[in-house]
Amino acid sequence: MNASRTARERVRAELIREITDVARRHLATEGAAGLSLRAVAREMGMVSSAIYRYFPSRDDLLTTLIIDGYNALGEAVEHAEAARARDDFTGRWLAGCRAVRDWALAHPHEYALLYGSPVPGYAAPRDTVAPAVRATAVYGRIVADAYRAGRLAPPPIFPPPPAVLAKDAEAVRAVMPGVPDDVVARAIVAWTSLFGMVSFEIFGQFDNTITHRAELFEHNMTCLARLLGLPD
Amino acid sequence: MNASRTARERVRAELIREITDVARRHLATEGAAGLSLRAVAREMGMVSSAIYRYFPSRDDLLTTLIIDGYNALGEAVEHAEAARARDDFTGRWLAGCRAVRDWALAHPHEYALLYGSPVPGYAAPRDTVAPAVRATAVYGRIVADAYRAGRLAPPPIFPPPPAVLAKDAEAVRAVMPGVPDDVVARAIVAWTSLFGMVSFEIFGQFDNTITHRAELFEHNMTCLARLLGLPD
DNA sequence: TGTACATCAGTGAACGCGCGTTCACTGATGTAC
DNA sequence: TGTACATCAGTGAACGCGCGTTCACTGATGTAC
Repeated sequence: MNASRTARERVRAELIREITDVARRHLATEGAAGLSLRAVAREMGMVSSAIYRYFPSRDDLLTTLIIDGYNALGEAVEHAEAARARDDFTGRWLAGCRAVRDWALAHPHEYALLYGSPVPGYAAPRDTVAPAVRATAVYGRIVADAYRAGRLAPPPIFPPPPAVLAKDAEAVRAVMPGVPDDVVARAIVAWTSLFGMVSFEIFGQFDNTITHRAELFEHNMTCLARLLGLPD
Repeated sequence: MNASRTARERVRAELIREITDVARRHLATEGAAGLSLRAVAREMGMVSSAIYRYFPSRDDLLTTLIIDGYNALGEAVEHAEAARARDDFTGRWLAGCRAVRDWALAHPHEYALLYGSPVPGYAAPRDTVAPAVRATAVYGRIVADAYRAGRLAPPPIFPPPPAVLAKDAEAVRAVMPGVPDDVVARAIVAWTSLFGMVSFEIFGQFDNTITHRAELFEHNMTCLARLLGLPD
């Protein structure tokens, strides 16, 4: 009855997991545009049409990969950040940054899927929004916590943001409650810079130039911490 | 003789230009992975094999597009920067930043080709290296000029770079002669941040969050100028 | 100036491949009485 | 506990498509004497 129904459903869930695993591996060798249902089916020893019992279309498989990717990255960031003392704000920031970089290095094609060029012809559905925010939310909490604790003292060398940005700052404050506009603006600089740095490394912009990438990353993230106003 | 030879060659050059133009337009609708020689030939009213008179393979066409892209971006940055007074270092930096963003907004798929996820199965040949450096070289000149003029005073809030980065700094100094290591390191932060910012905007990371993108960009680039140590 | 030859552009057919998706079907697994 | 029926997983063939690249070819355009 219920037990047997769940038995069937368990097999089903297991197969869905296996399909996404194979697809993820294909992503890593062929890229998002080259991800093919037929190739996945072939590797699973299934006929290509059998995949349609589990995913209604190729785009749905892609969506699942994207959601899984955001969740994996978010989880990695959450774990790394959680291991630091709550009042070690700089440590929390650096741990989060390293988690992003490490995850990207370990899963370059998934990173490309999330933060690289959009896949042509694919439009991400709403389901991807919530997982996408996970990593950002961790980051926002660090900034907000530091600010609330009075440990965030942005150096006065940075100009105040123009008034027109107040609306956008309001939206960003969803993950960063209670933080003033100028800090929000600088938080965006730091956050985008982190991904700029990781993307340059993952996408090959540092090839033939930068060799000590971990050290450069560490240094840059420390500079960004100062820009944010985090303590030494 | 020579006149007629150049006549034929002129037609040839014109056709090469036309093919790349069509290819560029296809890039903008299908993305790099979807760029197809057959589609280009079709649009040109040619049979697909005729393209091979002009490009030995699809990858060569891609390479041409990449080189053209880097050159177009480099030229845009050069022009924008050249329009500023030589001693207006902050203005030169901001003009260069805006040129990058404007070009990327006008040519999002070409930008993706240059700074987005690598095209699977495509390896960029050496010919792309020199054009790729063009925009960076402009930027390096600004930093070096400002430093030489004594107008670059990095605020002391940033930590010194670790010694191990000296070798990499040496390589970067090829476009930034005479600049000390700590400034080189921060220059890399600013440069990667610029592209992080542009990539976030072009690749859709700001969707549903940031609406005043030009203003945010302006503010962030100004913050980065301060991080570099450029004057107000 | 005219003729014989070489070069080049473009054709059309073919090779061999892969793709997403649909559909009627066979069996096996579960459900209800 | 046994039987009739419903649900679901997976098959295999097919549709219609597009791709990069090769190759022998026809004509036109240029070159050399």
